[in-house]
Amino acid sequence: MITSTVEDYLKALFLLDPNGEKRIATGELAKATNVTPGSATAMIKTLAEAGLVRHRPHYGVQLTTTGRNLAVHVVRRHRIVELFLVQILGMDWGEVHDEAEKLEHAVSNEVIERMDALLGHPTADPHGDPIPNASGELPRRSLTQLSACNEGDHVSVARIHNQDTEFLKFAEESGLLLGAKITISSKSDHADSITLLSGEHKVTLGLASACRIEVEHA
Amino acid sequence: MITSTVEDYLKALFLLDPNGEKRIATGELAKATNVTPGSATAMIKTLAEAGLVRHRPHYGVQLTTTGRNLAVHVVRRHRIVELFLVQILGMDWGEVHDEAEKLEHAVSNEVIERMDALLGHPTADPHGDPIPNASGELPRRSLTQLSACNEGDHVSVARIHNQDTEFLKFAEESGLLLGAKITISSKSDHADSITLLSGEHKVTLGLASACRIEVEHA
DNA sequence: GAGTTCCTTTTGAGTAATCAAAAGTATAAT
DNA sequence: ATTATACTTTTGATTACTCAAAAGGAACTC
Repeated sequence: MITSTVEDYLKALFLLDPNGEKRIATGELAKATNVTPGSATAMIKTLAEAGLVRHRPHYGVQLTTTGRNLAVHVVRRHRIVELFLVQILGMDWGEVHDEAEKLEHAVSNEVIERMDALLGHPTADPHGDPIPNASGELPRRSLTQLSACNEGDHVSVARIHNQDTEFLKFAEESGLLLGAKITISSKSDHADSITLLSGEHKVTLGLASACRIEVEHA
Repeated sequence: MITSTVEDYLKALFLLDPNGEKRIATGELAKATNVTPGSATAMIKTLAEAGLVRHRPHYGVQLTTTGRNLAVHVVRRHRIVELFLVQILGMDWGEVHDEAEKLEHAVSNEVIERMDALLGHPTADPHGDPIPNASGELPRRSLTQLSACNEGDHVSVARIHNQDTEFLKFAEESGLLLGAKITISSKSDHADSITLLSGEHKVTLGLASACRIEVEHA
């Protein structure tokens, strides 16, 4: 049986490499799942025996097709639940991540499909993360990292990779909600920062943070 | 930390004795939680050490105030989730029990309170089971077992104790939905059965089943 | 090519739960 | 009062995880 722990490891592998092109180091997986490296090694062995990952010692680990398929459905459940919590229950986008982290292992397919229908078959969650469809396909959008934008660009906020409650609160207060139309007013690689206008807000971000925000050109 | 297994045992004890007046036998608890008697004994020991139950070997077990309080909130979560699945997601009342069985351990207080508000602070779930309020108090209704009704009584269906999907399907098809107005057309203690009229349906039930249906006198 | 460093794996031990089967206790029956 | 029955408890083993710390492997430096 697939335990919720196994689901968490699979999900972590998927999020570390959504396209299945890299090999993931044990330590990387351990960090993503908040366990010690030894625990990750043990779990990798279990996953490999179950045919959910491929593993070569001291080299790396990668999801198999079966593993990826399971993972993508965990992600689907997570993101639909998140959107549901925001749209139907009116929760704050900053607090739904942790909640969804638990619910993703408890909701049945039936419930997810009903939520999906109620929400109108959405393609992105409250942070702009794409929601895989029932067959496990990810919708594709061509987004740009905010950090890669140039002075004068007019773009709209499409995705925020940081799940940290505090960062999301800051983003909200700075008018960087999903869909917000912004203009890049200046960018300096030397100062490692980018300044933008969002409505009447003038915000300056370090490029490290700007990397975690993706935008869509108008 | 209170694991979901512990929650299940506490809930079982609460449901076996909602008023905290009986002592529960180990075997009874084992049956209710679907484990072997030995497992129940082991868990009782754990619960007693955590101060959640009182236990005297070979005598019986009973929830403490702390234990009962935890249990009643698990029941609250379960019933609100059930009602939510039926009312908001449009699921069938026969299939929500198993779903809620998993979700009751995963939903936070925050989510429950939001569901509760969305549902208009309901006092009963889709089977007529009372929903404890946020302080853990059970709403009181004076209901009668259908098996105790007499020929000619006009009553309405208020609660169905059987969580079995098949039985609920049968009840639904027989017009025994919550709130349905029925008339007792005959009752025979010898034949161990009761016959009633629900709209155009004429239904005969064994008294064993009739015990599990509670009604309200008009 | 030897050494150092960094990462991974192994080892040993612990927790929370489970079961099957042996051993023990209380009640009821003769 | 002894015995039988019925239930409860104990025992020993298993599963699915976890961690800390020891041991091992790969790669970079000099």
